[in-house]
Amino acid sequence: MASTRPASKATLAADVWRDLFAFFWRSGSRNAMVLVSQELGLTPGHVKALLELQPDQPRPTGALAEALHCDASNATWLVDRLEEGGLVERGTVPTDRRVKTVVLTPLGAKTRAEVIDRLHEPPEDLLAL
Amino acid sequence: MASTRPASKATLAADVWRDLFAFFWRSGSRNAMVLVSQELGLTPGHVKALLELQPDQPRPTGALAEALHCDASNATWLVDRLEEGGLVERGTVPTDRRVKTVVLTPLGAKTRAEVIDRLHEPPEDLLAL
DNA sequence: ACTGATGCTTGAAGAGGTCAAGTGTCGTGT
DNA sequence: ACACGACACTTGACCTCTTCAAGCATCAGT
Repeated sequence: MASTRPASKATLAADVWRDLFAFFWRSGSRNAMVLVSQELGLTPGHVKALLELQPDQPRPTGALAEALHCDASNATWLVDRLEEGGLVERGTVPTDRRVKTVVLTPLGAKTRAEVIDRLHEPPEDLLAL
Repeated sequence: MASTRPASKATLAADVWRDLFAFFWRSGSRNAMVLVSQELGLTPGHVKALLELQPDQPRPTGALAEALHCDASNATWLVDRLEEGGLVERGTVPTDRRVKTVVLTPLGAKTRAEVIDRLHEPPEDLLAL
């Protein structure tokens, strides 16, 4: 395990990263998102969207799309379904009536907190250290 | 950051995990897989499949499906497309002619190595330590 | 050899995501 | 003030990925 003396700072960082990444991969965390989504009856896309929103902090749809690295229309669709579920609400910003903002409802904030709890929950192998 | 004295081993592990997870999340590694996939003209599913295969080590389709937490038919489809691209080849195991094995071709092994390189590549903020 | 179970494949259907066009609003130059 | 292009979001058609249900070939037990 990375017992070779690193030639430089960069290679050290690379080594650390590689080990860290391998641990993440093997620990099953790669699809933790998918599992959590299924448990809560959401899709991975919705969960990612929830995580991008912070309570009491409205955000334009476009910013959401950019953060999610997806199309603006997809962001619209995601927000539609989240709104149907009562997790978010749309709003407008007075300075520019083109933009529609998205903000978490109390239920949305609760759900988001639950998602975060579940993602942080299982260290599994980490307990064995 | 986690300056509180942990009450137990479990809470320590939870703290470490939470910080680690937050770092992963903020570092942009959450969608590294998607980006790498796009760069190589593959889908995330195909990349995951490649990573589950080890060079010169044939693996039954079913085992692949289980590792990927997906349907067997989906595994078949993934292997079909990988085979079209010349990244894998199908084979049979003499002891049981029902199972079809999947093994990396030289090109597949090369592509897999490239994927791993790119995934391990960007520590970004890690260099700042 | 017959029967049930297993492993993979095929086809139809569903969900998630992108692309192109449409609507309403803003900023700017005239 | 008004017309023009640019911008933000929405809508609809379309495509890919994934799953579900059924089918075929093979194996193991009786």
